[in-house]
Amino acid sequence: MKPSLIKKMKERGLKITPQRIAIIEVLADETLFHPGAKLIYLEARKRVKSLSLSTVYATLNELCRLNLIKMLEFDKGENRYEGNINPHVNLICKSCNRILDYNFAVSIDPKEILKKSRFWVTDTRLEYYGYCQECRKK
Amino acid sequence: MKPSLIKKMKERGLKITPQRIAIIEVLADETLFHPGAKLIYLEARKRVKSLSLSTVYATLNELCRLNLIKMLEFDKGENRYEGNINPHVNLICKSCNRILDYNFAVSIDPKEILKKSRFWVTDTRLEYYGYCQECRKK
DNA sequence: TTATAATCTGGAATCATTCCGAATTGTAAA
DNA sequence: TTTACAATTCGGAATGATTCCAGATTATAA
Repeated sequence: MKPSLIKKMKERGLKITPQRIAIIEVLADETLFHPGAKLIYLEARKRVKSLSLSTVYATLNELCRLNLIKMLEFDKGENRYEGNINPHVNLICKSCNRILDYNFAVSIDPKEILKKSRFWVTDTRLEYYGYCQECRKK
Repeated sequence: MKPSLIKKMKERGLKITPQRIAIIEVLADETLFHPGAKLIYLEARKRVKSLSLSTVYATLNELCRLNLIKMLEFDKGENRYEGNINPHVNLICKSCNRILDYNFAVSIDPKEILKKSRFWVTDTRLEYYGYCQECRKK
């Protein structure tokens, strides 16, 4: 993920700075589940100690603008960011806030929506809330 | 919508106040599209002039807690509230922020998700972003 | 090596929402 | 109808994530 992201950023004229590399590395770290800005900030700061929170937000916004990552907006708590930009359902645990990806065959056809509601779909947000395996045990 | 909502509120022990009636009337007004707290506040205030914004939030939270209305959380801009609690897709216009309902036959089976991902689904949020008919004309 | 536009920084500002404590009121029971 | 009290209301302060800003720094191309 990291090399291809950097390549795409260069192609689109973004400069590759140590701050941005650190942020991308955190996003590519699969042990972190869809991290929020604050966690990204804390982790990336381990690599670039001068990093500011403003820069984290600015970088994440740029990457979203270019559709290189996806932002999941929440009102309670912070937004979350994910590198998987293929259409999929996010399974969000209401107990531990973990977010799992669930890949599925899309069944709601944008063309049908355009026909019925005259609405042109550009992107989707599909979320199922509930409880993950570990939290159900408790 | 209004009488059944009030009935359900009484059943669950909520008191029926002029403020709450005004808020429900705004929610039931179909000419308003999925209003936010501020719009609800401004409209309901026409009926109960002493109404405070805190009360609007408190009431909306109570109604959500009892699953009588549904809250759509957004980070940019305010949350939006809707009386239609049947599963459906929200078509959200990125230009004018209007929200349309799109009813569809659910195809992603919660049981299948439980089997594959061991995740127990309790509720859903399905949003398609894009542009509505009127905004596409421009 | 230089020029410059992009980026970074940190503190202030924003804005929706929540919190709080005191005043008011709906409701059930007397 | 009156009483009692828990629920509700109010408004101002607090919260917290995000954005804005203006000056300092830096990646990159020539």
